[in-house]
Amino acid sequence: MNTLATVYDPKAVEDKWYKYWEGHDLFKSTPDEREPYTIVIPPPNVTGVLHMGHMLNETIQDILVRRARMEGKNALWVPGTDHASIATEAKVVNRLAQQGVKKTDLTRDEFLKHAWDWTHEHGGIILQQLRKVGASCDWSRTSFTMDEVRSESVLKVFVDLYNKGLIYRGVRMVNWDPKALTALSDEEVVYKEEHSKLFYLRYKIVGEDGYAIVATTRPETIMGDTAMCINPKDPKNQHLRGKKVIVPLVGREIPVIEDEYVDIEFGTGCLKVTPAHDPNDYMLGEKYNLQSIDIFNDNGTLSEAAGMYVGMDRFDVRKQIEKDLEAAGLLEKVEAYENKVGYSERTSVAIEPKLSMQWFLKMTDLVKPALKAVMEDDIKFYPAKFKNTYRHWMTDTKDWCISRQLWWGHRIPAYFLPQGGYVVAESIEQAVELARKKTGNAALTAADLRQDEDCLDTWFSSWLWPISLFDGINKPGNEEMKYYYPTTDLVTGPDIIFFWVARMIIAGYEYIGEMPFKNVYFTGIVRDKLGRKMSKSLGNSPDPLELIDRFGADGVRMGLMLAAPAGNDILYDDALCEQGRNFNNKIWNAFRLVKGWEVADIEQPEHSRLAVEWFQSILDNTLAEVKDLFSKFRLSEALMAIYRLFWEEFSAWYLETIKPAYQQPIDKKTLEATMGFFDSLLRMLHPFMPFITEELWQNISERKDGESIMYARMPEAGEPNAELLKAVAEAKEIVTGVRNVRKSKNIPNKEALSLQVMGEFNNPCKTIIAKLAGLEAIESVETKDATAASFLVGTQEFAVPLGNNINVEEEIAKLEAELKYTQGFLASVEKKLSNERFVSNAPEAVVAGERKKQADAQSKIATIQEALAALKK
RNA sequence: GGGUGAUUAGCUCAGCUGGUUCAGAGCAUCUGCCUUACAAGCAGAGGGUCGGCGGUUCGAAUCCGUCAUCACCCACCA
Repeated sequence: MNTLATVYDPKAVEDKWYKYWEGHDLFKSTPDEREPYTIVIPPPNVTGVLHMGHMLNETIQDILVRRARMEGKNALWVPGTDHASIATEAKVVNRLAQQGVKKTDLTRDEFLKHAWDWTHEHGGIILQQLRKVGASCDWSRTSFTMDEVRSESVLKVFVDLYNKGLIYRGVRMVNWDPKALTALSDEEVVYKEEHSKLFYLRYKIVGEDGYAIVATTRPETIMGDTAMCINPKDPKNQHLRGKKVIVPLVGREIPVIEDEYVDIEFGTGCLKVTPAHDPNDYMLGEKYNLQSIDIFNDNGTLSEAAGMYVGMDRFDVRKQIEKDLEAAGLLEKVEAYENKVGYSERTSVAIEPKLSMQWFLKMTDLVKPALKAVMEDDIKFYPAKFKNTYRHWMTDTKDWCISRQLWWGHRIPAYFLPQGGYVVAESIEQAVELARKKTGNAALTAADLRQDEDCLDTWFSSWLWPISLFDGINKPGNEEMKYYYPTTDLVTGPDIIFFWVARMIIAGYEYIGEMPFKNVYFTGIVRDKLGRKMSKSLGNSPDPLELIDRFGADGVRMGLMLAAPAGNDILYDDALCEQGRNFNNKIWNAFRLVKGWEVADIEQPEHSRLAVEWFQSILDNTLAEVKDLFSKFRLSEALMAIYRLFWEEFSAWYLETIKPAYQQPIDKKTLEATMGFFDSLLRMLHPFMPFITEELWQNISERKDGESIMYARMPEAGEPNAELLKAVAEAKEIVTGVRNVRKSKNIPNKEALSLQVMGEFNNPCKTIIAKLAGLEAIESVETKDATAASFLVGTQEFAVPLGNNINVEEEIAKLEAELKYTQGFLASVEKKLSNERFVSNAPEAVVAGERKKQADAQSKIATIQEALAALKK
């Protein structure tokens, strides 16, 4: 009777519809008179591949943008990728190394050629993968942080900030990555708790026999010691005042200085000062004008300046020097010690604090409007708890180290002059011009200038993303900027709140004078079901594409969304996707059922008429609920509401009610209403499950080429019929009551029963009850059959006559248990009501509620007692 | 060392400014069904003294205090 398979096969439809959408330009957006809705993608690394975090994040964005589209907005989702300076460079360096080529053997241009090759080879993979997910991005706008428009924007902004005096160059203690050989920003350093050792070293006091003992975790830095520091208030170290001590093994005499910075309680209260290799020591060095000896090479090996262990790796030296100190009798003791060590976020090697010349952006003033916007909810965070995190960071923001000693990135547009000094300009031509002006030497040419070798931090381009995507830096106030900016929602992980979110807000206010987005939705982290982060080494990270292959894109999308309230980590389990897949199958089969009916010119049965009216009401309710949930970004709850609407209300109750008997036709009115409901349900589901909904929507009726559910309007909620909803709720309870009787007595569904109602029965849904419970009659009676099984709904008793199938003992026991329970309940209500303070203090409505409970309980008790009396006769 | 958030059925979570529901959902579990849309299913059922203690209140999962456990963020104690 119908040709659809009994199991839904996503593979057969997903690619088809994606091509259809793309082929008909359905993702495209250009400014028009409609209200805009805009999302810019958090650009994934250009050479990255899709992981579960992306899967979650992109699904959420797609849901939002698809829903907006169906609300009639001009919805745009701009895709793109990030050049990911340090990460990509590291990958290229690795590949070259495998081919036996060292980066240092190549010129900058040669290296960049390799990097671009790599980018073209691997770039775009992730964009293809996004299509499998169903992402409705406007691909014609695909951008890259290093494409022409974005690069120009970056240079322009750098020059502008420099001219405003916000960018400066200077020697500072920075986080040095000895593997990538570059400086990092503070945000790129990850601290890890570690079991290490605390070494107590003996520094001989000059002119005395004794030693001063210094506790340190880094004995390999003693070659850089240029002072020892004590706290002037430390009673136990007073004897060291004004003395000199000798650095162990090194033999150098260094002064003992005094500063209250030193913690008296830590170790012995003596601190070794190594200004070149510790931020605090650097501070002391500046304060007391100490010599600074940089004992490390850039790659973390010991330099000539160390004078010992030259060329050895810092960690090897630590092991070796322990032995050597021991042998020289200069090691007092070694204790186990817990401390935190900073690691490079990208290369995972221990950071080395290093003095070096870098470019910085002053943050103090830039941060102010950005902080205000979030604290005052001009920009809303979901969930709001991240406002605290944001405020914390934004109130004490250190200057941003924006230079990196890398080649893959935007090269810093600073040009050094032959006679010293430099100019900052957007192009070499401008630089020459500036240089001539600055030096008064009109003969200067480009060849005389030497551009800074460093490139910019990746985030220095991504912070402009919502602006640069619309070319708002190069062409301020252009049409697209006016229309799309500020964008609407940003969806991202809380791990990049400082790296990216905060800085975009800063750039937005600095360059456009306006927020970059109105709402930020923070997703959680996808973990495995044991709560562990997904990682390659644990092998607990499923490949999203493989999951899509197994469960269908819609199934995976739904699985993730079911478990993902904003900001909550999601514990991934295949069972989630299974649930998603099962739901797809449910929808598919409901469609098969409806599609298989024959229509006939027959009267609409009463139960169908009622069911149609009832389902319309519950649909209206859910539409309103879902709309509200979306406005609060409670997407998983919205999905759950639709899920239950479809499965429980529509499939289990509505369809079962209107379903004609086997091979019987359905009336036209009911069928049309049902198709209408199906259409509405598909629309509600489409943002979550785009493929199956398109497939079925196209099947509901003939569609024109290019027509799509993507642009079908989201139904508006009407006014529900509250009374009917209540009546059906009661009807369901009665049906369940009868089904329970059937089950406990083992009465098959086919065997018709009749139902007796004690007293008047006003529920309008008798026909529905009769159909669903398999009843041939419902009658009001004064006294029920002696051999009936009874149950209560509310305060009313219902009975199913069973002939001699009844077990009187059992019935009595059941009723007595219920009686006892109800009496207990009544007692507690009455206790409350007899408390005068409750009656006088509680609001009237609450007291009235309690009175109602009391009356209901009393009437219920009476009903039960009558029933018992009848049974015991 | 600071800060933030969490602790509600076996699991994942709702429960808004205390009271119309003697605590809700999904999944899982148990029981009975291969009933001609769907066993990736149908019908039914069980399951929590809302982390502990104390307080405010006529009344607290909901407010306050405290303790415990967990998670995350920030911080230059070598």
